[in-house]
Amino acid sequence: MSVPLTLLGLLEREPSHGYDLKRDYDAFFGRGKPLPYGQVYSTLGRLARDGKVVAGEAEPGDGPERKRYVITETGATEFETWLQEPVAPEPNLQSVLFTKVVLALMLGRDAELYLDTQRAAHLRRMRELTELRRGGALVDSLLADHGLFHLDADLRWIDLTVARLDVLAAEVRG
Amino acid sequence: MSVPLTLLGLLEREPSHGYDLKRDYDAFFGRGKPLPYGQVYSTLGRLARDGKVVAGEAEPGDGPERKRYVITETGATEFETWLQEPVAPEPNLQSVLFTKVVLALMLGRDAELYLDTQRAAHLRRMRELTELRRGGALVDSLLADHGLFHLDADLRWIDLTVARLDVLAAEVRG
DNA sequence: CCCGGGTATACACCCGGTGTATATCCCTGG
DNA sequence: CCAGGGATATACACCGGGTGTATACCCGGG
Repeated sequence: MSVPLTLLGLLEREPSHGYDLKRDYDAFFGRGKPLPYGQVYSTLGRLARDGKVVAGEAEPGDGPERKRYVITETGATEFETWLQEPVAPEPNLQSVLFTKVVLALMLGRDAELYLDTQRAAHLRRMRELTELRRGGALVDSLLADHGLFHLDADLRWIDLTVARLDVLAAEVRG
Repeated sequence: MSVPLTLLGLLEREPSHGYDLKRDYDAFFGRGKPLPYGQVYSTLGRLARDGKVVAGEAEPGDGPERKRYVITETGATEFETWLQEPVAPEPNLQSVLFTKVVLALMLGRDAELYLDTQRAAHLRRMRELTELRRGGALVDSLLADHGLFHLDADLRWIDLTVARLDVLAAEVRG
């Protein structure tokens, strides 16, 4: 999810080290998908190469040596503009669901059967997220709601598509 | 959108060449994001390396030489299993919107202002898609609906989040 | 005759993602 | 007292995906 910019944001709070950045990232944005160490340091390397952060000398710390990364002016302004500008809303109209349905129709497979199993998988996940939603922190609840809304959007699309499968099949063959 | 599997699917229809595959892909799944040539041939190269397709010898065609790619047994079965199994529904609870809101709160920026501009961008895009939806082909209409449903999901989430910004701010600081 | 446009492929490069190796310190147990 | 495991901290190698550019061939028009 745009790891470089997020790390810049964390460095905007205060200078930090790769290891701590990974910890902070996981705490705030990880949500079951922790940031791999490899990615942390390669990303920091690119940010340093592009002059968005500067790496201090290796310092002896509480344990092995560590490098302190500080955000630069250019890094700060880049982060600020990114933060302010809105995300491009659904720019490229593509979805795996759509791809699979079209391919299924193209090859004479049972597209409706596929959509039915997909709907079942969605409903299963919605029950999971509804469960997660109850448990405690607002952050988790908000993320669960985000997922639930989008799953609901998919379900609406699935129903719509099932209702028009025959027309769509004709159009794909045509 | 899982280019390798989609190319396998197109080859399941009939053997073809890289150039024609790119054309077919764009016609059915491109939708304003055409598949770059570079990706076509590197993907075909990996598929050939992994024994999912076999590349014929270079043949003189209508113009320069061309290679004919044929799907193999293993390629066909892999495609079939992919086509049948449902897409993982919202597996990793992360979104750029959420990231930006949390970062904005963390750094004392005006998160509500950001969400307002984001909502405006979404509404603008919804008008565009509603326009696209009217125009002709069912394929376009279905993709527009998919986008519209998901934009609507985002809007619901934005409203929900705005209503709870103060609580969220406290949780992020805490 | 050559040159621009369509056909067709190859190559080089970068980013992101994953896994693994390496080095240092601390603490604990036999 | 010291061997070894766990926590801290970074580096490196590799792969797939994505982008841009180069190359080569053919054909038709001015």
